[in-house]
Amino acid sequence: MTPQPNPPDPDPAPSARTRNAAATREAILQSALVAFTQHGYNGVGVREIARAAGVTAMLVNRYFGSKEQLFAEVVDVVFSGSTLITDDLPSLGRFAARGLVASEPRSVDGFVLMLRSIADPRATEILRRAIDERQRQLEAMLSGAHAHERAALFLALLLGIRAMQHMLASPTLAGAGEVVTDHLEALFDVLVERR
Amino acid sequence: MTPQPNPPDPDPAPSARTRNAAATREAILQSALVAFTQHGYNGVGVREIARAAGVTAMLVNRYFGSKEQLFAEVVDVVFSGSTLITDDLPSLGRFAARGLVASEPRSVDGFVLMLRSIADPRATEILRRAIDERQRQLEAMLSGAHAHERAALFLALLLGIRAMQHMLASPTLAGAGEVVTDHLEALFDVLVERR
DNA sequence: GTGTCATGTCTACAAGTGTAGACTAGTCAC
DNA sequence: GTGACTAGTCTACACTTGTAGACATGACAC
Repeated sequence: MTPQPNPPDPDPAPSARTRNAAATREAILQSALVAFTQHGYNGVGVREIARAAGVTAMLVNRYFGSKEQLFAEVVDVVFSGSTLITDDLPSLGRFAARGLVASEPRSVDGFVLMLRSIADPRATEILRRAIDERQRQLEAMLSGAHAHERAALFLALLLGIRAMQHMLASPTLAGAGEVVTDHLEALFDVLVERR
Repeated sequence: MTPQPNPPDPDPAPSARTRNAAATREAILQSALVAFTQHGYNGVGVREIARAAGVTAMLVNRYFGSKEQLFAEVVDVVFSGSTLITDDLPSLGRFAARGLVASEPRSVDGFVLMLRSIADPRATEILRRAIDERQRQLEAMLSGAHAHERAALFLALLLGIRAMQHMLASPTLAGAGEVVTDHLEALFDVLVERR
């Protein structure tokens, strides 16, 4: 006569996926990706991530070792995708400018993830490696004098815009139009065309 | 025979200041200013802030109401000081560029405080008001077309540079020299001189 | 059917959080 | 000296955090 003696479990656990390791791991990763992007490394707990994935908190550590390692894998995944940088040098500035203003708020973006998690030292260490690689990649494209410095400034500009847009929810830059795009392109072009 | 029966108190508590409300309040505020700037709103606890000020955690709430209100007052104080913006329009870009690269890592800066605390929703709400005011002030100076957008982009650039310098500890922009200063000035001038 | 192992859950712990209330003690007026 | 008020402390609570270990359970080979 004890079917569910304890109702304090507000966790429906979809359970559509039963005993599928790969799918479960992927579900946790996706859940973590969204959660970390929205609330930052410190702003979300493993229980919350697990619940959104339909599993228990312990499975997170089982599959990823620790919260920190999970975060590192999330960072890897996010920065594998295209983040506002194209291979075509002449249109680099235009691409970044349009990408910045065109993105809807819901999208997961590497720079937003970065900014939201930048307070925690462990997260920062992981993020530093990711941005370093991004900088090297950009530096190789921006050939010419002071490519190193210009690449760093390019990334700084990307980060700053994202900070104003998502973190501080600037109405000016969040729902931006032609004017902002044009100014942004001008800024990026200073760094791209500089020689 | 019980001079100090309990040595588990690792809190020397300077106590040079005895029963001075104003000085204690100021000490807590300064301690919070440094702590919040270094570790962010979520990265530091009231006990830690209090200990650095030589008092007990409860005094923080006694003087400031709550951690959140303490943070709000810290933000007010920091953004009252000069933060990389001058009243002289022609040298605005030069001033910001030089200020950014000249600052030593130990200094308390409003934009660093902002970036470190940007993850917490309560802190963000407070910071949003601060940056909004800063933007209005800047917008009034940058007269001409699209002053609103140019001001927002100006602040975004400041934030981005600070993010790369302090948070991600970019060696390129942290210990920066003439090259970075020149590029930065060129970027700011795009926003200042644009008409 | 049955054994076996990976997959997933439950309970628990130790640490840390912000804060409330009761308490102690210093300082100033008289 | 002494009373009174304020500056400061102590203990405690309710909560959340990441994680460890023991336990349950589903799926597949034979």
